[in-house]
Amino acid sequence: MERVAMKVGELAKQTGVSVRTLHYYDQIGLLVPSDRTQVGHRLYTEADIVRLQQILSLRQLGFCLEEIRDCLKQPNFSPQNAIALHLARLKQQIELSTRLYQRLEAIAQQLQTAQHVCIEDFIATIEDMNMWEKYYTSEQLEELNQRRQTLGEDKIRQAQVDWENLIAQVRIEMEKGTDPASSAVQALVQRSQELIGEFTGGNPEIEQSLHNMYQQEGAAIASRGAIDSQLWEYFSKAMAVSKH
Amino acid sequence: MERVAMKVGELAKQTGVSVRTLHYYDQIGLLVPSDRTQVGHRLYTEADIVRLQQILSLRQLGFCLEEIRDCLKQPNFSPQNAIALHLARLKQQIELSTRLYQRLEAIAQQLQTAQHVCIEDFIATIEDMNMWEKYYTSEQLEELNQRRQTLGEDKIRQAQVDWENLIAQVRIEMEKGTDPASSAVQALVQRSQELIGEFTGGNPEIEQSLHNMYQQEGAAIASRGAIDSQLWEYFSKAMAVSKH
DNA sequence: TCAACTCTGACGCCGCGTTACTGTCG
DNA sequence: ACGACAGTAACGCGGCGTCAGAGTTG
Repeated sequence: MERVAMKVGELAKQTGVSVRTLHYYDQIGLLVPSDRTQVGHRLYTEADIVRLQQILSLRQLGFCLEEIRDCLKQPNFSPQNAIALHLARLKQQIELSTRLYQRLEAIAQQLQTAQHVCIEDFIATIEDMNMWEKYYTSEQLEELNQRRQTLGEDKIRQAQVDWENLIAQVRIEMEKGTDPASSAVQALVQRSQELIGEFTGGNPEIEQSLHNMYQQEGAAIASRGAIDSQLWEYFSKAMAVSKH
Repeated sequence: MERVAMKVGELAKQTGVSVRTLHYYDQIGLLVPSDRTQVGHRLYTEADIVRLQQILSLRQLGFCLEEIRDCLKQPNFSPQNAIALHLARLKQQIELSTRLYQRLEAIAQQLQTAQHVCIEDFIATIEDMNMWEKYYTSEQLEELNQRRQTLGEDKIRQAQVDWENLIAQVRIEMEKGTDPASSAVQALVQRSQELIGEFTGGNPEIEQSLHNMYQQEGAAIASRGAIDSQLWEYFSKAMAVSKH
């Protein structure tokens, strides 16, 4: 055990890092071997090995090499600041990734219910979610998701069909030129209120968010093209009468 | 609204991406403008804008540009595989980051209790945790953490002091040449069992893990230098007598 | 002499940011 | 003629992997 120094290859084998990495650490001044042979081969002493272990430990925690170098420069003060900073970054990254994951999961779920999925639908779904996240708080989205799950796929699909039927009927009345205040149209308004109530679950904040979305984005976008501006105008009149 | 095409700057303003990015997307063939002016200025049509929106949507989900290009190449089939793959990667990354976060948090906590923290201590703490994660399952670590929190800082510190005292007393007996089977030493063994029991919380699996750690790593490393091999041998004899 | 090591130097990755210099439009 | 645009070309980042070519060691 009187080995005083070792060359790169041996150190690489013992520690599991690559020779290239050791070269690189030398190059950037992170781990400069204490000695060289006469022809220039790197010789690492025990102290170097210790330092390498320290480097690997810090690297494992996700610090970048520059941070590690700075850490090891101060011999008697551990960088509590660096840790706090790193913690904050990690937290942020985790939150971001988690949100991404949830979104992707939701999208995957949505796409499973559909049969023919072209990219347009796919993108539309994404932009749809973007819009939703703009108007609903994460708690509200969570609540909506909860209700979705408790309701089940069939109910959801049924609700979608109901909506389509309702919109189709309104369109027919509009094209017939029926007065928005007529009892036929008012019945449809009544029906829409029921469907909306089913969606919001009676939560007035969610209803408010839904309202904001339609106001800001316009009905055409918010309804994914199901309601054009003309139809929206007609239906808005009918709703105004209803409120009055 | 008869604008048929726009130049880079305008598109950049409208979509919020940088001109450089648009150049880059052109360069790698991700978004090649449909037209150019006679002098070579890029002209983006409506279709290009749509494609850019799609690109941005997919990018938002964390796909790399090559994946996006592949996605947009298939017009009638959404890459469910890509989503699944991406989900898996994200999940893995989140798990990794979360573990890192927990580790860093624990380290920060440990360092707070100490007053003078040099890098050696810091690194030692890290390698300490590495060792622990090698021998304890995540559930066991969680359990230990739980008990730590319920006990509180003062109790923990008291336990550490107790251990130090105990070890010091054993060392004294060893140096005096006391028989390990003597009642004085046996009393210390008894006391150590109590302290271990306090640590393990009576969980035999945790006790087993602790045992494995001392066996595999050696007492000097497992105890962070508090117990050298000579002392460990002496104390082992005493424990053997006790079991018998 | 031959294989297995060592050295230095350079390019490649990903997604652009950032100059630097030249040309065009109004 | 001037300023705000447009173009291309190039380097830089981080942390190495991966050659290439030349020298050393046993």
